[in-house]
Amino acid sequence: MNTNFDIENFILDFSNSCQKRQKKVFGKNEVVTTYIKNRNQLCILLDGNADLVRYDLNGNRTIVEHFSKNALFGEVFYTITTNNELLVEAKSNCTVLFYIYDDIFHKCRNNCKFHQTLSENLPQLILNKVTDLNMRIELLTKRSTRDKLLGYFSLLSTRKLSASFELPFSLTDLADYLSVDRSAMMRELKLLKEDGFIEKVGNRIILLYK
Amino acid sequence: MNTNFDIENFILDFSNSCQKRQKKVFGKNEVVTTYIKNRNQLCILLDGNADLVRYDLNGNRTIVEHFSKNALFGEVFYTITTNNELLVEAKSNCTVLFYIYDDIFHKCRNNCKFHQTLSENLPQLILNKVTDLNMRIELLTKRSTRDKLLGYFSLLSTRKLSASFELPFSLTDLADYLSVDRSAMMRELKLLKEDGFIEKVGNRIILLYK
DNA sequence: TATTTTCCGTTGCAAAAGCAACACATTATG
DNA sequence: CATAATGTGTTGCTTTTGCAACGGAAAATA
Repeated sequence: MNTNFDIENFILDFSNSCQKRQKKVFGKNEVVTTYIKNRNQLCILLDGNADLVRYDLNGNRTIVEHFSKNALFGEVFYTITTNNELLVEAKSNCTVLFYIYDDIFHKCRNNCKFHQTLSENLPQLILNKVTDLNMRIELLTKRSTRDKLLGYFSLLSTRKLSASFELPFSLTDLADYLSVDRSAMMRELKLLKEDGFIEKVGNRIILLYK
Repeated sequence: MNTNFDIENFILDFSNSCQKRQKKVFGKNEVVTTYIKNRNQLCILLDGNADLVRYDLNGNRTIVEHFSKNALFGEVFYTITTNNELLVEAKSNCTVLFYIYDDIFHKCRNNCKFHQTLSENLPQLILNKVTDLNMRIELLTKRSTRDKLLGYFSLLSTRKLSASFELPFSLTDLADYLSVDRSAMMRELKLLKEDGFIEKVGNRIILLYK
């Protein structure tokens, strides 16, 4: 978009150089962190996949965000208002850096380059997050399950620059991500196939329209 | 939350001091800006109210965001993927500052303090935007119209620190904001009254539960 | 490899939400 | 002030979605 800071190389270069952070490894299904008010926590996912999940009072599970390599997350991006639990769950083995957000703007003892570079590039990183969230909002504001599915597929297709792509979710999780009932989503998926909008081979979707 | 930069005083102090920006005034219902790819535009709403509105192919109108005093907006926060039109519409008289995002990180000719302060505080400002968007996502992921309404009311109530508050929208616009059908929303609103969850006097809602 | 757990695919039925239409109130505007 | 435009409130009907339940496939685990 703009000054395209290369977070991947940056992290490779500096991920071992700074004192003021913790690096931890998680196995599949482990809880990476819980969003707790005023924790002031910012995390970077160095490797793996994880979901930010909310459980509401009716027992509904929602995948609020899906994180892959280099994603930023943490309670610092969230105003905790409700009593809903917000957890980050590892979907595969994950390596995660933990920071206290305010620390990023203070020099650390070693005056380390990691901190300096991170704080310089933070606006860009957070901006990327904003654009992700806006895409998510665009999906969620679609009125029907069909439009949500097609919108999501078209997004994945654009990202991969191909009409054919793998779903990063199980179908159960996809329903929780689109915030719809799983069986209703399965029904709609069947109709999309019957109506010639998509083909589905295992975990792979092929978009047939436009 | 963190270093709580006071954007209001900052803007008061500096809004007239910088060359590299445009300041414009808009009347009600005028189009403030259109989101166009690579425009690299960041705007600050100095005064008034405005909505970011999307019209989709089915003719549905969605209020994507609602902006009030001191809000940040602009295409720089958005990856334009679809063909949907994204417009910012003034809901009252508005005063708006326009920037090119990349310029904010370059010193302007006068080496002005506005720029300097803005770029220092930009992470915080964008972070505030992230938390807003996350709240919006929390609303949109609620499964029923009832939960969306109650969630939104509870949000307004928390902000005003009072069980009684004014809606910043007409009911028609509220439906477009919650992404539900207006008549269905009206029906649910009636049920909420009948079930003793809320009272409604003109534009004012009183939350009666909890 | 046997067994448990998770996921997929499906269905009947109930509930919720959308659509279309209308009357009336309120607010802008010539 | 008269008239137009917009917003509110309501309803009957249709469509979509959610819920609950189940059998079988696939994957994880002992």
